[in-house]
Amino acid sequence: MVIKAGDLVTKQYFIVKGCLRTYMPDDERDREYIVQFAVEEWWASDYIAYYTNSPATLDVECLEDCILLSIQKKDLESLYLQVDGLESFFLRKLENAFVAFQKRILSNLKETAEQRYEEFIRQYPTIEQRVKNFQIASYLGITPESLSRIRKARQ
Amino acid sequence: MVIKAGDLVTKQYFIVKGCLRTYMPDDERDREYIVQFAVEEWWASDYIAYYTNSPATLDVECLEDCILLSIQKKDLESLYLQVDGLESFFLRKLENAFVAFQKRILSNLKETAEQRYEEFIRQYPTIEQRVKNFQIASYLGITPESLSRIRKARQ
DNA sequence: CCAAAAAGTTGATCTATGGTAAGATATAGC
DNA sequence: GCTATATCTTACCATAGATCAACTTTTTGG
Repeated sequence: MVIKAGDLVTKQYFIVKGCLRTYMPDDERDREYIVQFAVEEWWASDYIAYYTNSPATLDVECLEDCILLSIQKKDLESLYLQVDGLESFFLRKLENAFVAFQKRILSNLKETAEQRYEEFIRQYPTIEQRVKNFQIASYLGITPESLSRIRKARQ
Repeated sequence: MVIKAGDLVTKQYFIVKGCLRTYMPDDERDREYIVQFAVEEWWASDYIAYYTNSPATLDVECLEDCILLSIQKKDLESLYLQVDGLESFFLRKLENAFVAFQKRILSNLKETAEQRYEEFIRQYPTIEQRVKNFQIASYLGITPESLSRIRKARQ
């Protein structure tokens, strides 16, 4: 477990090796809502907590043995001043994440669970191999039972 | 109409006065999916098109008489080099938008339509006054009929 | 290898929300 | 102010996906 809900989040993590998930635990309903998966070359954190300096509401958890690099927000900010183009690099990274989130919001508005599942395996074929179906269901916002039925209907 | 699907998007817009909506038109199903509303002091554009230099997939439309300021992406980028702290300012703006989108994804995963409506009027009380109910329904991902039923049940 | 636990599947039923159509209000243009 | 149009509401029925419970398959740890 890299980040646990309630933690103060001062770091973000670069994934050298492995696969992680970021999710909101909901103890009351005994459920979890997966915000994203992350694999090699991606960055992960609870970015709400990281950007707003508030306690984490999300857990970040390794789904496999992982090698991670971490950087303190403070250190990154002072690096921005020293390394030319670094801030632009992170701006670009954030733009990409923003675009991905907006697409996901649209896909939730427009598409059925089946279409979103098709889109998921089209867009993240390697991730689909590496994570459990019930985790994909959680990412898509449906139950494992529903995903199972969708998968059956597809064959 | 500020941006129309298919346009090349090279500008973003600052709202001095008025209210806009950004939405994906779906002619086939004769529907629209509202990505966001924007009011005074906010910025608007089709940011997917703007960041990825691809043709717009979204419409941006004024819902009232508006006063807008626009800036070319190119000009903004050269201003980044001239005005100290400007890039950080836009990075911060993007962080906030990112956080808002992530919260919306989580709320779609966790909450019922009624809870999302409550959250919407709590978070955007002024916007609720300024836009039509069927547009709020579109933003929430439900039909106007469902929203009407939710509103009735609340009283 | 084998037992236990975890994950996935299936069936029966339930519920939130959608679709359609009609009627009721509100808004805008003359 | 009055008509036309847009918006909102209501009723009835349909459907996607949820829930619950049982069962099967896969994975894991000893």
